[in-house]
Amino acid sequence: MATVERTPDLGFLFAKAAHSLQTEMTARLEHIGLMPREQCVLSKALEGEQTQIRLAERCELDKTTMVVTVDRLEKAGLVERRPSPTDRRARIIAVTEKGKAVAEEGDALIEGIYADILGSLPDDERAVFANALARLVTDRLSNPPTCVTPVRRPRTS
Amino acid sequence: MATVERTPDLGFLFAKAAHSLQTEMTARLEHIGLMPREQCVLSKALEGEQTQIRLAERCELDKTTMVVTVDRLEKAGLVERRPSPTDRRARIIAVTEKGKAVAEEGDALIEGIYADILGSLPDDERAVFANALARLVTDRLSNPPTCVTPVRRPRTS
DNA sequence: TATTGTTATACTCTATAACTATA
DNA sequence: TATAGTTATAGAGTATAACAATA
Repeated sequence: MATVERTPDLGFLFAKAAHSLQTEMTARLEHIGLMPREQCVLSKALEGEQTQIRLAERCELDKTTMVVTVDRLEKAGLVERRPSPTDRRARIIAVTEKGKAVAEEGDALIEGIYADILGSLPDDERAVFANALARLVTDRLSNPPTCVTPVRRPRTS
Repeated sequence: MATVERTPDLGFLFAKAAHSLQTEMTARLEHIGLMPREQCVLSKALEGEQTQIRLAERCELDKTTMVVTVDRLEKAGLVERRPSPTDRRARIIAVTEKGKAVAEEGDALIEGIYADILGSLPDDERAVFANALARLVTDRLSNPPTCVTPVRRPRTS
């Protein structure tokens, strides 16, 4: 006897998944003294020396949020602000040796979580799920309609 | 030649999906004068008359959040607070005729969005994706570890 | 003593605006 | 005039505590 097919509550599922994952990442990153946003910035900064603005764009953060994030990273000795040789307004975010170590630790930690989550799915569903999720975000769920009271983004990503 | 398999950025994908969907729901519900949280409460209230506390539990809302939500719904004439016949502390949330109409409109609207989103996936991926997402939330992503600075939930769900 | 509903409040975080110094 | 970085502030919203009425 077939069960009644109900449309799954995507709003609830996405919200729950995002919140749980964010919580797990936050908890694990606490052990190495990073907040998820700092981990994101640090990791991106490691890929190549860039200005704050460039980093903010790549992390999809407001430039004012980037200021406080870099403040913290700098205070922790993980990055340095260096004057740009070509633009005296701009500052290059350079990752220190210590920052490099922490960033790599954080990257591995996050990758481990992702791998473990995907690993919890049956082998034959894993790739389909990952591809479908990526496609939804890229296609159907890109450019949502604007609303009068914009939905605030939760912290980090 | 096989492309390098990178672990997809689940944190980014879930956050983006949740935010985009929330934005889309907010935009569409604005047309019928509801916020997503109100729609959720109204819809659950329609399933049977319950106390505020019970409704709050089912919507996973704080009871103080429920107060302001019911305030708004009541002011809009969509629900009424009635004294519980069995517990003089409690109040039963009764949906009005107008509220019933709006709730059904909202339900249909949300269901339509979900169906459209799932419909954007290839036929052979749809069920796998929905099942995998539901399983992740139910299993691997339930009970995330607690962290020192708890991750705030964005509004609604 | 615990619970329902309410009110008040603290606190965090996002978003915006304004300012400086350069370009 | 526009942009990089900074600072300050407004505003929204969550979470918490405290209270009154009742169990």
